[in-house]
Amino acid sequence: MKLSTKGRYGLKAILDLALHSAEGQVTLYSIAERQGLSESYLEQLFAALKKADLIKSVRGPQGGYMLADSPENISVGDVLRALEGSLAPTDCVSDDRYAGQCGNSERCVTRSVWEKIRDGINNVIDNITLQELIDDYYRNNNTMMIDNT
Amino acid sequence: MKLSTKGRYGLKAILDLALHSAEGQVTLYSIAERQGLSESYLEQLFAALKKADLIKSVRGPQGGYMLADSPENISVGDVLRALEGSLAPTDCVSDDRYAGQCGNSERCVTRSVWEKIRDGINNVIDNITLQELIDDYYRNNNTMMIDNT
DNA sequence: ATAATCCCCAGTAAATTACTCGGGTATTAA
DNA sequence: TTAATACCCGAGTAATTTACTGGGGATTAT
Repeated sequence: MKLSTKGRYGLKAILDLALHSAEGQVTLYSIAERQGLSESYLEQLFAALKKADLIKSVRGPQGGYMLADSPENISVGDVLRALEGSLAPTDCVSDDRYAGQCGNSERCVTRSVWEKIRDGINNVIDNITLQELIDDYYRNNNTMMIDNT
Repeated sequence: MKLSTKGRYGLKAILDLALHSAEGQVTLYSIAERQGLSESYLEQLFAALKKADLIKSVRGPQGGYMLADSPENISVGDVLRALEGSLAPTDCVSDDRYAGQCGNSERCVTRSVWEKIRDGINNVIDNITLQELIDDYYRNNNTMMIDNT
């Protein structure tokens, strides 16, 4: 039940993007440098974020990435789901396409447990916006994670 | 962010145990048969449940397992943590010993996100008891999962 | 034209998962 | 006393997933 590096690095990276997007596009290279992440791995993550319409990109020199919407309209849930797929504890309560559904759909006792866990997680992550993380960052003079454990 | 088969099979199995423990011990063999699980794999799961003092065992013929306490005193959280370890989304907010702590302990922006997810999950699973699952089972004429997807 | 930048796909080493297997040891019915 | 039943325990392993790396191509400012 752990998030993968996709979710962890990806949230760090999009927050870094948000923090540096005041003056135009931000390059992957600069995000990778600041956050200590591999640029080529970030490419994969940003491809997923772009596919989910959370970021936009400009190609060519002076190009880079920017948020597709204002930070208060992007939730942590949007980001994590784009990177990790459905944050359900089992496939049988996942809303992903192609996730396995068990033959027992409606009358399974443990299924209701998994549904409650799923809803608990989504309730948390859908109610935190990037703007709130930005505010936290400035308010508490916070940093982001130093190491990538 | 998926539960492993340990958590999924284990919760099924201990619920089966609870449902059949009216008249004394329940053998692993019978649980494995009813739930379509491997007996030797179940041995591993029950070793973990026993180590966490959730079940007791009696050896020899007519032996088997029983709950260590009444079902209303055993939560889904107890079971899942015994089998999966801490249900935290990252090691940095896990309460497991030996889980990696990031150098940045207090001032990390994303860490607060992981803490909220962790607390959301635990709040759900600590407030569902085995007794409630037993009640669900009888009230709705429920079954357990047929297949083990 | 050149170089900076995003884009895309394929491959792969490491880690984790999901088991199986083979031998124990305790208990008890006969 | 013996044999059957069941829990106990640790090692091994195939399959899957994760966490990347690398190579080449498209786009565009200068």
